[in-house]
Amino acid sequence: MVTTRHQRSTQKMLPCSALGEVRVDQVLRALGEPVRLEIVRALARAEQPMNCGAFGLTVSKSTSTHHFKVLRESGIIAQYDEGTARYSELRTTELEQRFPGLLTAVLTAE
Amino acid sequence: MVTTRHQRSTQKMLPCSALGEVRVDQVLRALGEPVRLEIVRALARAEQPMNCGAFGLTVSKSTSTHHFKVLRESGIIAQYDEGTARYSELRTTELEQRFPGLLTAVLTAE
DNA sequence: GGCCTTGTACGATTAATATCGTACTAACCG
DNA sequence: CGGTTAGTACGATATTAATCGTACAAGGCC
Repeated sequence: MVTTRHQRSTQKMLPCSALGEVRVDQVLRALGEPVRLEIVRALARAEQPMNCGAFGLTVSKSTSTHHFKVLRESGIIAQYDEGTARYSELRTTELEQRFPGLLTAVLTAE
Repeated sequence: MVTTRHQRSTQKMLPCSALGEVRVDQVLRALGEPVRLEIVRALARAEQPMNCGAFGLTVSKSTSTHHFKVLRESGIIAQYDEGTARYSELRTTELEQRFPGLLTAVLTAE
């Protein structure tokens, strides 16, 4: 069974932007970068949280960290720590509520 | 009656990217810039071609030219010349075909 | 022709972003 | 404790992108 966000609330959730404060151009900018789009697509395929190392990105660790941070600050993903790993998940529901159809359209594309 | 694209085909259409060759991240990047998003929104509201001067942009002429070029090269707008004016229009249909729901979602946002 | 309008082209500058390496922290395992 | 794992933080660099000013081109008008 997949752990839900609520169950994790006692754990180390990292601060992520309230989606109400995020503008759409910020989200588009965040998604308009190949590495970050790859991350988002992988999360969508997985349908469950993934730890940062599991993406098989071809960039350095520090560059990965940077991209995850951009995604988190633009409200696209949430992250929490578990042991030495940091897990990321798509904020699918919140995104859909704030920008209806956007994530679906981006994931559908091509 | 609104002039269609076909009727203008004998005029000076500028080369714009074939949408088949445009990747979604390029489109997202193009839309993720406030001035360009403003242009796209104005075109959507107008529902007809607008000349570049009609947008009331607060940037210089050369900067405008740059942004229109980015939008054109990413397949989002088409442009044609008429007299001394250059008109832009959204490639609504082609965009919808290539990236279903994307433009609508972006225009709906907020 | 001269002049205004509309917009481009080019080059320079500045600002933003992507990238990396190194040093570091925290959790776990022996 | 020391070593390993997973990832961050910081500082540097390199690349990309936004911005502008000036010079230019083409159409329309007198």
